[in-house]
Amino acid sequence: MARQKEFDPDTALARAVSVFWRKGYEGTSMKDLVDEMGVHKRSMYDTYGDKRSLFLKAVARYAEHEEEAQRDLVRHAASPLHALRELLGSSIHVGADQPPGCLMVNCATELAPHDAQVAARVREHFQFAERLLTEVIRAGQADGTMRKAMEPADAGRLIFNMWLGVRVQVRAGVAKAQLEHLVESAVAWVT
Amino acid sequence: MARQKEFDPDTALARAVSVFWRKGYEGTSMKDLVDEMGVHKRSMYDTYGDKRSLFLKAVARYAEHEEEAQRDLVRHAASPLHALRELLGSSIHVGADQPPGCLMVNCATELAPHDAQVAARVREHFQFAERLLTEVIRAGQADGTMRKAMEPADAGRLIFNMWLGVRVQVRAGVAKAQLEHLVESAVAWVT
DNA sequence: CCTTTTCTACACCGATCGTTCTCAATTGAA
DNA sequence: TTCAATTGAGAACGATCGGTGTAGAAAAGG
Repeated sequence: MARQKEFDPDTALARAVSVFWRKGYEGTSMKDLVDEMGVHKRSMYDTYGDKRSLFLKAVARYAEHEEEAQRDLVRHAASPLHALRELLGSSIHVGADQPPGCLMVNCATELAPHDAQVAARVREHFQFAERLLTEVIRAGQADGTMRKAMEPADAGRLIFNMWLGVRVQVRAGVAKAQLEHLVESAVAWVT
Repeated sequence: MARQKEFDPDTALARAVSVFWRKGYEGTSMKDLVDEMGVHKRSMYDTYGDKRSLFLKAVARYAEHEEEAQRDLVRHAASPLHALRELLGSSIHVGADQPPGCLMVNCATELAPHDAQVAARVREHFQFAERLLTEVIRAGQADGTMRKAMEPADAGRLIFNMWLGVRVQVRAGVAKAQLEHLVESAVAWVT
């Protein structure tokens, strides 16, 4: 039929995620995307549509990957307690290649109030993490490593809410040691 | 000397706060500001400097007012427990005139990673609230209404972190009732 | 080979960006 | 009253914004 693409759409989309994550939606120009994705402007419009469409695809990719990573982390954790610690810690100990904070939290603060579609995806992502944490705590209570002073659902909501706070503080540049201590306090509270 | 201003610089600055709070820094154009502040473009540059300078002044005004309001709220609260509840609740129960969420949290996610000046002010504001909460908890432990299971400083950090989470969720459009329940769980935990 | 499709490259679109300039009107101090 | 200063209204600046139109190169199927 015809010529094939000279770039991998998913790899390029991963680069777009990184750009939006660092600079935000309004702070990112199409030129920024072209430069960092290594894809020609015309090919971008042909492949992803306009800026907003590309952003939504980037957000979807981020959310899916993040949710899968969280699920895997819990699955392979040595125990519910380890899972809890590692989930919260994953927002603090990020590689130098990864921007600080969380793209979904950035979406919540920048776009959610005036973009229903983004807001809905953000809340879906939040609910996913909340439920995952609830399950982890339920398992921890079952194996006796966590206190049963609170309903798993309530504790899950509380811990998830703290996780959001951690992501904000990471983005704000608060010292890692301080946040590690914070996470330890949170973990100590459920045990 | 000369003619006097026909607008109140502080009132106009308060309007600028509202605009930046709703739309973010990059999402706000000078036209937006002119329209909503009711001040001529030329007068804006003469009075506040360029966009970034105006933004910094707006952030400073917001932070100062917010900190004063929090201090007053604690001062006039019926008890440390009431103070705690009202502080967290103040992020949930906002008037229709006030944008959802918190300008400083928005600053943290949008600008802090690449604007050291903003980041510093954000962390200062965060520390203020953290210390205020610590004092409230210390007082609550002293009068016997709060458990002494944790150091006031640690509990303060934990509660403050949850407060950040609440502000993110408010911005994301999570239902008020859910957040009220969350705050009640947090309060119940320290008592 | 030829045809057909889709790629990349690049110029170009009108609109808007932040910012500055001009200019007349207005005001308070000398 | 005269002068100096600063206001508000609006035009205009170059740069960049998001988005397209055009054209030729490249690659697959026949």
